Amino acid sequence: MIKNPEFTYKLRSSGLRPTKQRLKICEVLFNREKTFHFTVNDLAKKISNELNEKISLATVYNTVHAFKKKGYLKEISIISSGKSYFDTNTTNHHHFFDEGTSELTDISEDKIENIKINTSLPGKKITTVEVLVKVENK
Amino acid sequence: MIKNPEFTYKLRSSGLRPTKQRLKICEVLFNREKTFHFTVNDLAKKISNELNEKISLATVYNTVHAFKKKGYLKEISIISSGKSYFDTNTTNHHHFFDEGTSELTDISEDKIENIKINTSLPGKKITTVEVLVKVENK
DNA sequence: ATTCTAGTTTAGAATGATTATAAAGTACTT
DNA sequence: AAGTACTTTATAATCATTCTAAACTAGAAT
Repeated sequence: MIKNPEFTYKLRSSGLRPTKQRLKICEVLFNREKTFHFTVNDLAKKISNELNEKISLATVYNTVHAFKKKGYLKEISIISSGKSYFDTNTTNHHHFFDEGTSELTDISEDKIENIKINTSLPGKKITTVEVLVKVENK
Repeated sequence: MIKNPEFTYKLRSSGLRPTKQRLKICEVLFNREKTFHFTVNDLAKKISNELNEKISLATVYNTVHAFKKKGYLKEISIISSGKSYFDTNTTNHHHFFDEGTSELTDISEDKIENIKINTSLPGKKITTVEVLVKVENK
C-alpha cells in the first residue's frame, strides 16, 4: 500500500507537480494488488465514487496521458484511435503494425510457430490467438 | 478478378440483395490480389474516387457491417470500440480478452513461450510482440 | 510572507467516428 | 402490375476524445 508521500515524490521526481487531483488519481490507480485495466471513463467513475469533490473529465484525460508519457501507464490495444479497422483477409492470421505509418501488413498463420500458452482462465476456452508485431524503421 | 455476376451470386446466396451499391463495394473490396486493410472512411473515399454517383456514408457503414456479419470481412484490432484501454502493468505482457464480458486479464510474458516469426519487413525492426488470446465461456 | 510565473485545472465547445431515424426508393415474389 | 420487406439516404444524435481560453495554484524568487 503506497501512501501519499510516495506519490508526491514519484510525481515530483518525474517533473509533474503533485496536485491533489493527480495524487487522488495515483491512489485510485496504484493502490491495488492486481493490474487495473480501464478506460478514462471507468477511471472517472471510480474517482467520483470515492470522492466528494469531482475531478473534471478533462483533467482525468490530461493526467492519464501525462502518466502514460512518463511510463506509469501503458496504452493497451493496438489501433485505438476511435476507428475500426477491417480486413478482407478473413482467415486466422497475424499482423505487423508500423508505428510510424500506422500501416498494417498481414502475417500468414504459418509464419508464426505454434504459440504455447502455459496458463488458462477457469471456465473459459480459447477462441483465437492474435499476434501483433509492432515495427519501426531500423 | 471476380466479376459482377459472381458477386451477385455471392450476395444472393447469403441472403443479401445484390443492390448496385453492394456490388460496387464488392468490386472495390474483393477485386484485388493483396489483402485490403481499411477504415470505413478509407473505403468511402476509394469508392467516391472510382464512381460518379456517390454512395452514402451510412450505406458504406451498413454494408461493411453486413459483410462482416456474413464473414466476408473481419474486424481487426482487438478492442476497437472507440475507446482506449490503459493498463497499470507497464511491463511487456499479453492479454486474455473475454469476448462475452469484454474483460481483459494479463498474461505474464513468461507464460507464453518465445514466439518465432519467420518473416520480416524490409527496413523495419521489431519493437514489441503482443499476443491477444480471445476466450469465451466453455 | 507576498509576488510572480509557469504549470494545472476546468467547463464547455469542437471534432471525428459511429449509430439511429424515418422517409423515399428498390428488389423480388405473387 | 402491385405489394411488401429490404435498402438507401440525408440528417440528427451519440459517444469518446481533444481543444480552448479563462481561472487557479505550486513552488520559486523577492
